[in-house]
Amino acid sequence: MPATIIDVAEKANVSTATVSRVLNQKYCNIPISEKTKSRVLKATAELKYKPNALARGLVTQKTRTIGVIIPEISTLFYPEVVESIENFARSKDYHIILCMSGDNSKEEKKCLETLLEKRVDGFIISPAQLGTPNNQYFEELEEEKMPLIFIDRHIEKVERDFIIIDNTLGAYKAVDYLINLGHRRIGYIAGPRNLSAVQDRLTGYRKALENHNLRCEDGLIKELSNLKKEGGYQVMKEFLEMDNPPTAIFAINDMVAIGALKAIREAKLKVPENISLVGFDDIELASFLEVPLTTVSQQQYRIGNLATRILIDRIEKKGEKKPQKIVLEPKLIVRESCRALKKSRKGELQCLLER
Amino acid sequence: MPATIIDVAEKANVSTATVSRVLNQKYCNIPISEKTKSRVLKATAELKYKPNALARGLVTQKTRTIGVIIPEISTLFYPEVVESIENFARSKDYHIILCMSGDNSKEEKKCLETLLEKRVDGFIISPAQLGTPNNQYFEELEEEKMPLIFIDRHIEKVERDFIIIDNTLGAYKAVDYLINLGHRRIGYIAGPRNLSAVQDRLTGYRKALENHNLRCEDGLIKELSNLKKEGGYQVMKEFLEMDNPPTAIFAINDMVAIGALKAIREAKLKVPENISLVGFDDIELASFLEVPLTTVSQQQYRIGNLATRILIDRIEKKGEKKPQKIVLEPKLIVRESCRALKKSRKGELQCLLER
DNA sequence: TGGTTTTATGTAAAGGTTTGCTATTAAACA
DNA sequence: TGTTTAATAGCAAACCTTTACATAAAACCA
Repeated sequence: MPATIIDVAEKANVSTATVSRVLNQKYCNIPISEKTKSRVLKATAELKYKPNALARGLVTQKTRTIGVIIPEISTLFYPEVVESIENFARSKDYHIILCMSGDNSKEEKKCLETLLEKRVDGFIISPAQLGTPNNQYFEELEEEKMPLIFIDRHIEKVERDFIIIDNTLGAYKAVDYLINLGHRRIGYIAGPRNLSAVQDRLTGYRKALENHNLRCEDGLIKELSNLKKEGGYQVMKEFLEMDNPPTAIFAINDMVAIGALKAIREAKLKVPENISLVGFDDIELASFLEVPLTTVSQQQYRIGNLATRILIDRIEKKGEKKPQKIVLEPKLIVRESCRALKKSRKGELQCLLER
Repeated sequence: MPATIIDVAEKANVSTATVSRVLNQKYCNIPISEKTKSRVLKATAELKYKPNALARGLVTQKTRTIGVIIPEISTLFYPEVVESIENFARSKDYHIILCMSGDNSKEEKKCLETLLEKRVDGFIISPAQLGTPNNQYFEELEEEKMPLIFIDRHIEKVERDFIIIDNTLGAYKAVDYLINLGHRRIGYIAGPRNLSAVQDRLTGYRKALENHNLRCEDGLIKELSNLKKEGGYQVMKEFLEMDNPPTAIFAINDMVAIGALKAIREAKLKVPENISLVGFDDIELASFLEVPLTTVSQQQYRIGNLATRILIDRIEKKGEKKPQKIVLEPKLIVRESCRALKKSRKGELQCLLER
């Protein structure tokens, strides 16, 4: 139904090759006379001709389309990442096909396969961590020289581009900060242990304690089965019921911290007066909570932007040959949710809890 | 480089037609002997053959791809909508290309054009409201019978499918609720007037007042240039500086309400004791704030799911001929941010402010 | 003026499928 | 046994571009 290049060629009385050249002139530099050029342009406009990207892709072997696979868009962090990916991609005349794996490897593999059928030029993937990982699949893509960059998470054994933040360092900074404020009993609300970010942050937590010659008590680490605020709420309640509750909490992310905050509020305690609290992510809302939240920033926009830039360079064969392994440095954003531990604090908290 | 159907045909010693039939058997019902079928399947697996969707699309005139154009994904509301679109689409073997217009008609038009070149099967659009609207363009798409459904916002003069919520009713419900609690001076923190949702909610606000024979004071309506929390904070401060500040606030959305909440908190006032507050959207966080927020729910998941269903039916030529105009009923979610106005309230607030 | 280079355009192959039509074979039937 | 029908499978056109190669005309040079 829509006009084809043949229609345009007939109308302008030239060959299809000429039409194609006029339309792609910016890219090639074959000379065309002004006369034919304007004839072609006129015909194109009159027929409202739109090149068929499928046919073009078939011959050029390029689709100017990037496959983006993430666990889900509705959890914070990803919207910003995807927005910066899309914005940068579009500025370079690329589009993104967005797929969600639900953090499930099986779904992820399906996504990979259908996107491969659609002949995307490359992938940006935040790999799923539930189920059997698709390592083998990623390696096959490597052999086929399909450009691919991991974001936020990466797979140890797969030698490909990735860009993540240093989760260990982020957690270290947070916990070190708390220790320097005088806290000794620091609770850690962790996430599911199969997530690498969770593991790494645990390492950072431990390192910080070690560095200050503090013992890491198992009772102060509580694992969540997901990263949602409801879990933070629940676990914080458990902390508060302990005989000797922690004086500070490091939460695996800001949403969990928000859940914890609710539990603390309900116990008639205050942040930071009674308990210090640090989150992770620096979501937009963090500064607008009842207590502006001290947290660790992940630089979502930077990640999306940089990843897309690297990927497109790969696609267009510019830049480095070797896999680029980028580890961004997380920043501790100090707001008002932490306070130095007073000498008397321990007793004071105890007393408040007993009321 | 990747194997083609010809490679498979040679390896299995059959024609390409046969290979194609084996692979698409579910859709057609031409009989194929078990023997050849298994030969073909074996060859397909050995060569890791993946059909080229470009070539297929070229002949079938279908890409199983939907173009999704929204203002931006990083503002709340859209992540949930996009997630439900993607999930439903993928369950039907469709993919989505996600584009952001930045709420700018010019960019939106560019998106439309390139997606048209990519031959998407249909569009889901939340149309931009900045700049000259693309009405004409949408009408051209209509003539070409390109399936399209508007979500969240729609364009009056364009006769196409849409699915929105009744913003007027939503605002009405919120304000009516406040009036019934005894409030008479109700502030409205509005958004930019060029957004239809903002206009509609203003209408709802006015209607509710009228219905109770209350006068609509201009001084109680303050316009924001965007829908962000910073604006809510700023404007709420202005309200609190008035000689006779409102006793209740209806905010254009939850983020703005969160901003307002901060301003109220900083003025040492309390919600709902001193001021009642209602938001709009029911974002995930609303129930986890220091004061669980009473708000109006938009049913994001429902919108995305339904829109995609309708669009795919259109693409596959099922269902209604006439444009479907769906207006969802918003729900008032009552939490704890509002309280009945006591007789003495006015004086009390005044006194608090004077401290 | 004849030969060479430059400029402008056309021809046709290639890219990888699907599918209407045709051809072959085998089975069923009379 | 001859004919019809059903079951399989192949042929080749069509989908719409891009681009290497060929060609023709014009411009240049000696």
